[in-house]
Amino acid sequence: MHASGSCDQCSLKLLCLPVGLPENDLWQLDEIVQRRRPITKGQVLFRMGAPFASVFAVRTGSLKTVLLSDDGTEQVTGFALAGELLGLDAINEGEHPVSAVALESTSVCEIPFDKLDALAGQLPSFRQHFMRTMSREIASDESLLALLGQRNAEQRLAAFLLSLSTRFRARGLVADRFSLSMSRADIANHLGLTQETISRLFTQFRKQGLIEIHTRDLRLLDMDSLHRIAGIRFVPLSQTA
Amino acid sequence: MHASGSCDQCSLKLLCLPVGLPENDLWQLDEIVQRRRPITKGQVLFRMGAPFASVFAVRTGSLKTVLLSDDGTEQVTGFALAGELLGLDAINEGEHPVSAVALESTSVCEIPFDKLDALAGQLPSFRQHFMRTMSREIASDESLLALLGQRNAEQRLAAFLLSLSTRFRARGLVADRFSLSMSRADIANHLGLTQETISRLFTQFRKQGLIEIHTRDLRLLDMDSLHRIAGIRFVPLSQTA
DNA sequence: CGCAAGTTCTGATCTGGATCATCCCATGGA
DNA sequence: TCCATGGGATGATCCAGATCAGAACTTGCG
Repeated sequence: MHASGSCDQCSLKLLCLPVGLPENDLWQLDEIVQRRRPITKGQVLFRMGAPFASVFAVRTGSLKTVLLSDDGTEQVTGFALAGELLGLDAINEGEHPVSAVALESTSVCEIPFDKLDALAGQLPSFRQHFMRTMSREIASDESLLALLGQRNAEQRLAAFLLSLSTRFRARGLVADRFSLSMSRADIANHLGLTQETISRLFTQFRKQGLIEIHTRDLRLLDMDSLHRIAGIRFVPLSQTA
Repeated sequence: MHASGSCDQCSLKLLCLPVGLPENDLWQLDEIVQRRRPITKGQVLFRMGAPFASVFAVRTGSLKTVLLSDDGTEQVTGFALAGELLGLDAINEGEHPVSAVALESTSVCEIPFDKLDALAGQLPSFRQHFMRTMSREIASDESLLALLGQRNAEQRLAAFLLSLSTRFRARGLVADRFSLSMSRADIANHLGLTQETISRLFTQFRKQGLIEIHTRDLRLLDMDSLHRIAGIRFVPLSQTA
């Protein structure tokens, strides 16, 4: 417990669960948060079907969440960046409906759900923040649904890149230059496309002068055009109201 | 207020918010629920962008939720049947990210969110039920994402029909015979297809002896085959753990 | 009842992105 | 340093479902 750092010292306290807490109640969250040793690329944080007991907050690194169907097809339902919560979809059934896989070296905080719930009972502002977080996840999924239901490949990728950009900015990082921790195949799967299509689109965007990309190092050169292509505002998961 | 019936008498109390409450606390929910006069087909319960103040529970009838993008394209993000909640996606932003439109004559209960939150503070079982409801919504959206991302037209429609079937059964109705309150266009949009494709698939399913359909009166004749076609278990929104 | 407007069905054609097939490149381990 | 391996790029072809165009129902209203 408290292996490294406290919520109070955490650089993510303005994005993560501490947002819901007044400064002088923060210790109560710290009390129940368990810091885990980092997991490496490809390792599974929790597996689909595993019993649910805790939600996780990403401290550093990133993960993908993957839903595996009966017939073996996979859907990457999302990517989790630092400050984001994982496992909110498991509260109802009591088991995880998706697996979470690290995309790079990643460390997480574990928050036992029964403790979290108890805290939600005591502290209205924490409860409200947690509900807002769940609500944001629903709204974000709806927006992704619209992306998959109505947009072509070009629009989907543009929207995805802009969404990542916004999420990085919310983390205090530059919005126009970042590294993709996920493969082309992961992006493709997430957007309901194939890796070939993603590859071709990156090439196309590069030729159009919209981006610069070397393997996974990405630079957005013309965000206005990307916005115009995307057509819709792809509400990013991490956007704070 | 209490214009008609109370939660205690409501036939949906085993599906809806009362699930979270012990019998002797039910009056507290009743106290805050407002029953509204019915709205007719095509009327809007709340409009995208409108300020959020209440969640709604469907008492009778059904609605679709529609996300309208900047460029005018629409995505039907879901359908709400009796006993289901609407507006959970609006808690975070404080305004509705989708519009809710009645598909037939529909009546709803309105639950002011501040009162709901206060009740969640007082009554752990209610709070937990509400969180499970939000969690189910997230898991259900993820499952729909997998449907749009990985499945062909035939599989999507089969999964959709089975999902409706399961939801009707949960309401104590027969699972193999029901009426579609939404148009072919609504179904198509929801599944990321066109109405022509839906129409053709209904014809195909009929010829294959899987269904019987007269306009909107549907009968599922071979649910096993439909399941085989769907390939995945399309977790229905209303499935109670 | 009878007409108009909306909804559903069906056919013909087209096309965006999947699929299949290589090839190339970056990375890391022996 | 070299090779092995997984990721990424690119070309050729194909096809599921979109689009376009009407015809046939169904519904509701004057």
